[in-house]
Amino acid sequence: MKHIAESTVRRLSIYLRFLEEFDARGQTTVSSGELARSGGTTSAQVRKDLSFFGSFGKRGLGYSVKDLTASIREILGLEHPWPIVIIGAGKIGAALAQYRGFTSRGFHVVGVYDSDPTKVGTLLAGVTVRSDRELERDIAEHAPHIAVLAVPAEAAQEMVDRVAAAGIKAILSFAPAPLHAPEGVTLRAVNMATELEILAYTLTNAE
Amino acid sequence: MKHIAESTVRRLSIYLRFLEEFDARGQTTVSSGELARSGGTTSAQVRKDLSFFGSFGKRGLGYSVKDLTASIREILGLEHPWPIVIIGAGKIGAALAQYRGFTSRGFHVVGVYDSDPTKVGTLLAGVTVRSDRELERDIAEHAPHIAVLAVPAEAAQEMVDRVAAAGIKAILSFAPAPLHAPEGVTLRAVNMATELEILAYTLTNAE
DNA sequence: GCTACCTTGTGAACGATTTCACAAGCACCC
DNA sequence: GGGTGCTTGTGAAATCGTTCACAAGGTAGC
Repeated sequence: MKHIAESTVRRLSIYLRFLEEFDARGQTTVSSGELARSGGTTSAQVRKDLSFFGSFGKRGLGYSVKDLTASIREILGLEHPWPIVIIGAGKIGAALAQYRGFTSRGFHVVGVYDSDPTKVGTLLAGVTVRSDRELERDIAEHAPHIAVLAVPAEAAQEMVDRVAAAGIKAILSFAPAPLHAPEGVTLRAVNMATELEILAYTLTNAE
Repeated sequence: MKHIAESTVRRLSIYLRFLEEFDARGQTTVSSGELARSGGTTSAQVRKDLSFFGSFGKRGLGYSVKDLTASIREILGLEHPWPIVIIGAGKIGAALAQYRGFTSRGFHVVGVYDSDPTKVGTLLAGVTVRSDRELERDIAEHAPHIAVLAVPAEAAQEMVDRVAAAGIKAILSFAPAPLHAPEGVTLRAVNMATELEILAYTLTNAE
């Protein structure tokens, strides 16, 4: 398959959200224009995004909400659940563990880890926090593919290396530190300070 | 000033982080190549990014770490502190209120708000949670420019409208809902589920 | 079955961003 | 002071992503 831009994948995820809304409202069919208006883009963009993966609509009619939902879920790889582990049981880790947006989309938290002995053993959103010493063994056993990092900046790179060595294939980091993932491991970093700084720039340089 | 791409501003924020690291290590001078290697980009990209704003380096030598740090801080508008308010004192709001990445960069939490009476009056990272009914009055009085939204999806759009009407100029939303900001208000949305879905796509379609 | 109408799918044009490549400038050494 | 080596700053080229515009294909009505 030709390489697909990240912006396209991001929009697919957004379309999926709207399709679920349309479905909940009982709408059975949707046009690229409707989808575009909800998602703040253009109808041509919607059609182009979808065209990379096939043709899902009926000319003159639009897209079947149910069929397109299923198709996008399949494109994104969401037909089967994804076990994830959360590393770090601090405030952010705890917030993520109980975040409904994850579980509702097929991401199941199968483990939460922390190095702080006072946190180990406590219950977080139905999962017992385990010691980070169990990490390697557990990953080997349950083979989760995705790790979510919510550890302090200082510990982040070491954790990336550890989970990567243990077999994790993708990492979503919330640590405020620039990280480098080994070959073959995908890393995405959400840096909340950077987001605020972009806003600060926009406010400062608004015309 | 010519329009600057968001990707450029995002990278400036990243360079700033590395510059602070270099400074902490006592390095006084840095080349575009070094900065690029740390930040996962190319030296040409670094130079091009900076060239939009002026010329900060010395040929043959590189950039003064201190001077470039100051210049980027000024470009981003970080020479003065930014008061921010956090809306929503749930798990995510609480995590954000105590997040050190914010305060260390000059973003000061001046208020946390919630509509739940059992949360109002509790202490969060040194700030007392206030009722959302005080929101308009407080914003008028203290004029924070940025609001961080950590409310449920259902309440998010209404909150965007309220804080915008009250005078907020930029919003960073963590609500898992697509939002629309009124004219003149900048809105950035971080959707953690979307980030995971991009990872799922990558894993599913890895070659 | 024919017509009118609507919406998709997509090549081509456009615009934006990144990469390339090199002249210009500066420091250091002899 | 002239030569050497290194790094910046920047037009030009290449690449990537978005928008345009329209032919093709389908529905619905008569």
